[in-house]
Amino acid sequence: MTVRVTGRPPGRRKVTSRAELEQVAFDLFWEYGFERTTVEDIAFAAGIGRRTFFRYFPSKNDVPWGDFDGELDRMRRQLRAVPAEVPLLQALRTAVVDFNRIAPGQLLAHRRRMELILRVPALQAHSTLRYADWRQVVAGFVAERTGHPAAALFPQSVAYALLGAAVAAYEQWLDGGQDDLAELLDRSVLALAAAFSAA
Amino acid sequence: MTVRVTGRPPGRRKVTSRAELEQVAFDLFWEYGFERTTVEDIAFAAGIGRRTFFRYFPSKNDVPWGDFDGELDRMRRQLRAVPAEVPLLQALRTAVVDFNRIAPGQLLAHRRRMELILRVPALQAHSTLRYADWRQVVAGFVAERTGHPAAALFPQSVAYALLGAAVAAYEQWLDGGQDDLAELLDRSVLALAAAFSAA
DNA sequence: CTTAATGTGGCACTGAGTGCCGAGATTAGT
DNA sequence: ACTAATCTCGGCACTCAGTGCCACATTAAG
Repeated sequence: MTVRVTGRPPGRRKVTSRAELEQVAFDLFWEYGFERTTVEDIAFAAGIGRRTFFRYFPSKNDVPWGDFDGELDRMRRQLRAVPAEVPLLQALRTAVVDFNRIAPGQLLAHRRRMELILRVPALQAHSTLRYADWRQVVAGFVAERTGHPAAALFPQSVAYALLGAAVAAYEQWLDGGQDDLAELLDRSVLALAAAFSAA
Repeated sequence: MTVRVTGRPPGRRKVTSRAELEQVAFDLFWEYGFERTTVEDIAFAAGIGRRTFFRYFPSKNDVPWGDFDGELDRMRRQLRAVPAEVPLLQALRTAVVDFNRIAPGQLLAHRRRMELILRVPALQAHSTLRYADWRQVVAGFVAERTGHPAAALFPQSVAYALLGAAVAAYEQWLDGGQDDLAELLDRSVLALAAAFSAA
């Protein structure tokens, strides 16, 4: 077996990238709305064939998600780095807040992205499928901490609840009453603590 | 203006009902799977036109939901009937458990229904849209109790979390390790209490 | 019988997503 | 160079969900 050192792989080069395609699509979504932008519109604007679009994104619904899998990796690493002394709840609070820390320059883009994901019905529905992976990251961490299997009720329940808190916070953020996303996320998790502590 | 006392409205009678159509569809889903059953298949099996199917259900995804809106009304009434002395958390626990109390004769049907809703990706995605109403019922109750607006962070966050707990419990139930749905639901809510109480 | 109200379902269309396949592009090896 | 191997591209044709339009059927009431 030959080891490839520097070389690019053989074969025709990709004609575009997910990021570029995403940018083109976002512009169209912003101008005409998600529903009224067809895949053909996006492909045409990007100068590729409709068929090729589906080689970059499995569906139109996946466009707003950017490199979500990469973000999940980041979150996994961050969670692994949390010292064992940190209590579970605090670790989760920090994780949610950190995961959603956005560079100031990308705030507007992120807001638009989340507006699509959480407000367009088709995308709102689709989000459940993408967020499943997020939940599994959280459930895995909780499982590690508590000794439960990741698929057990406790980790799953906590993961679902935490996701819920995060989404609720995002919706407030999008509604515009409060600009500080990090604070909203934190308050949302603390709201659960308040509501569910009187066992 | 004439008051209609007993009479049926004029016009052609409906040729079937949601319930009957649902039954026909369920049989097909069970035999061939949800994805491989087309709307045309259902319509044909029910002896109606494809176009007519969409007068009974807004989408194929809505078939498994039965009379969910009616169920929500029931839940609303139950929550309204909860005495003010009952603490919030306990009221929510009871509400979730009661809402999902199924007559023994319909257990199998309910299981299959939930298997569809929670395991078929398209339906899992769609569930987010249907469960939004459920969340609003819960949020409304929490808002009433706490004096927050229903759209505020606290009620929304609690509603999201409670839904999450319920879904997590259902997944365990479907996985089959534990048959007692009510107990799973209760334990799931208590899991949140345990995880989020260490504020 | 006429009228008004209501349900039915065929037709044609849009748009997402997919399998197939030939054509284009690029690298490594001779 | 030439060739083989390896990718990517994108057209074509197809399936299926969902929708607007519209003619037609059915029924209660005057």
